[in-house]
Amino acid sequence: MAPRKQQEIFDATLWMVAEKGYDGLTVEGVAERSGVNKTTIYRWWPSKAALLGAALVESDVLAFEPPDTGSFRSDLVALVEQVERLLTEPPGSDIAVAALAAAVRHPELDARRFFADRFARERVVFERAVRRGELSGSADPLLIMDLLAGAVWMRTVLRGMPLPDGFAKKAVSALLDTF
Amino acid sequence: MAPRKQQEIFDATLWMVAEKGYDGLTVEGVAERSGVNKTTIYRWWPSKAALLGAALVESDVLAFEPPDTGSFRSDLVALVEQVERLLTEPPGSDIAVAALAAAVRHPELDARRFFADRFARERVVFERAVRRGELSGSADPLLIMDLLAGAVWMRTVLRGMPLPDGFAKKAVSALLDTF
Amino acid sequence: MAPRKQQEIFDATLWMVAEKGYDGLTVEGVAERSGVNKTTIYRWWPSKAALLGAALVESDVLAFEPPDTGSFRSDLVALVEQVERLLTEPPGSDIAVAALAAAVRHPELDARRFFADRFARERVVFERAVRRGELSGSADPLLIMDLLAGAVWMRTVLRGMPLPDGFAKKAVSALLDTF
Amino acid sequence: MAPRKQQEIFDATLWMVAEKGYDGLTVEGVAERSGVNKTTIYRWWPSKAALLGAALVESDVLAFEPPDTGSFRSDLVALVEQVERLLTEPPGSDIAVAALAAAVRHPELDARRFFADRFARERVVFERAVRRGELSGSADPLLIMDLLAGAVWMRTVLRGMPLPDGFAKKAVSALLDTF
DNA sequence: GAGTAATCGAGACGGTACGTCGTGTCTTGAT
DNA sequence: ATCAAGACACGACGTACCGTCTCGATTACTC
Repeated sequence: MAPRKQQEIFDATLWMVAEKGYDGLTVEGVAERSGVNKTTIYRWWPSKAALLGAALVESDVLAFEPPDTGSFRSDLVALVEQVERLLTEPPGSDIAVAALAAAVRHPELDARRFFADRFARERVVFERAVRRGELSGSADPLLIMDLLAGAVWMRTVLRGMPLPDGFAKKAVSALLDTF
Repeated sequence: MAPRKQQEIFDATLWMVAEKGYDGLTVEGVAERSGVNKTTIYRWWPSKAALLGAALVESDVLAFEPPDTGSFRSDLVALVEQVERLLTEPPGSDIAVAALAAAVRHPELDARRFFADRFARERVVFERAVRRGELSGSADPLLIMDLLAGAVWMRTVLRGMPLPDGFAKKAVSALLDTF
Repeated sequence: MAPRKQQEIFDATLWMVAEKGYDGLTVEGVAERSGVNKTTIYRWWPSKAALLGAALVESDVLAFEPPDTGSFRSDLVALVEQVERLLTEPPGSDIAVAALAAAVRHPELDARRFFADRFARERVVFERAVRRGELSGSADPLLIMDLLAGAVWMRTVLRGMPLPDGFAKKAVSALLDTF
Repeated sequence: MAPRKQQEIFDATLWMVAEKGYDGLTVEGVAERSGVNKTTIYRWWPSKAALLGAALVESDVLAFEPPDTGSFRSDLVALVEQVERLLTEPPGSDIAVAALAAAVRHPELDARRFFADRFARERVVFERAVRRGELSGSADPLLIMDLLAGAVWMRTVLRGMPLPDGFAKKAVSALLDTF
């Protein structure tokens, strides 16, 4: 089941969070902007966070296609670059940063689901690498992704610093090569 | 200059973020709990974020001592474990997670300063390692810390997953050893 | 359109002006006393003055019936006595005095309307007198009412003095008889 | 005893009540405008109303010289015209209207004193008239003044109407001549 | 094509907190 | 002795959204 103007509602939601941040996102605003009554929104989503969560999942702002470049190393670089893009290029970045930072305090927003989905698709890169013999079967893909993606989050979102050129390559190299 | 009951105000503030999260933190609540009038708080801090920022700086929840175990590897493990502790052990963790997640959305809160301070102190571990010949002078300490600390943030805060035993050791190993 | 508890709101409003005067009348107080939320009051009336104005119009504190005693002189005396009563007998007097004094400062409250309404009804006394030949058609009813009613206002409200017995009769006599 | 900058304080008070009305008059504003600390004002006058009262008494806005034209009738006309001027000509009118209307709810403002002072000086007109044989000794001067001055108040302040030309003369005539 | 659910718009409402303004009190230190 | 400076508790302001509710009015599916 879905409200008749679901698409308009999601659009308004994403536009609003991108424009004014998570705190500036209001159900009332979304209702007005999407030509829907506030009640209708509450009929379908229990909270602002849930609404945003649904909008994010349904939207393609966070869409993501795992790379398949032929080599494990360059696949990894591509993965990191995708995270970079997500966190830095507007409007996706505003949405991602605002929404996911907010997710911390709002389990309903279900950041978990987003990250789990994403990891499920990133995983194939590792499976291919194992199949190709580029990676030991005992390697821990989740750990590797946490290290790499986490580095991008740290640098951009938490430290609020710009990413230097070649960050992805350097990060992957720090992992795969010996110091 | 400082309000007469600054300490009570800060205590109430930190207690309240820990208890109810950043969104549940209200100036009115802090005022009531600290036996101070709302106006007094507004006289000194322009916003909720600024108040929390000041309370954090003044508190020791985020205090941190860089390890010196004798070897680079175990220093790194210790550093990671400190991040783990910060993000998982109450009551600090509630405050840290709430505050830092909030900081992302509120520049006035200035998460940058916290992370910069922290890195300045983490850096000595790398300098010692270089001096001891355990680490090449061309290594990038900031990148390494971003990878390691970022992994902890990813796993605990963003993925909302518990940290497995030996996470710190595994993370450091993934970095320092070849796959 | 009207709020569901309009009557309670008006009652609370009038009670509060009578009790504490115009300055002591607060929207918050009215809200509490009428079991309504503050926002509801603001939804319907833009200001304290507007609220009081509406409450007055709806109430019968200021209600008034023109006398018809048979003679012009005693009609006039009766009119003056009605003004006396309005300005001195509780609880109406508290409301009337507070409200009308407030009206002077707050055009939205529109004292003009009250006085114009009242005069329109007082006028019939003069018309009857002219018809009966007791009063010249060239007499100025508004001026006469201003002199008489104004005297009561002066004495009671502005001078803050009690009205002596027979005040109405003396005032009318001062007007109609030669010195 | 008097504060050192009493004159500045009174000036600021009168200017402010003329400019913004009684409600817009604030002790804080007066303090700022007169270059005095709020505390100083409270040291000398217990309330806003008392301050305004003192300022009015001390000022010459309400100053008043009883006429002495030679005849009772024209003295009366002159008296009424003085009331007219007080209530209609700025800036005195703003002050008078705002302040005296406010006096209703604020006995401390002591409108009584103002009216009593004024009447004491108006009285001489009546005494002269009695001495000259123009007025019976049994006439009630207070009643006459209440009728005349009250009419001006009614018309201008309460009815909010402009005074027609010759109002004073007509009012006096209504009183002194038979209909 | 009519009947019956599901869905919706409109908007009033109680409620919490906001951030601001003015009140009147108080303490400290300077003149 | 008088004052400026300014912190403070307090009460109220008027506003913004929250999430809930009732009431018709539309839809749109089903028979």
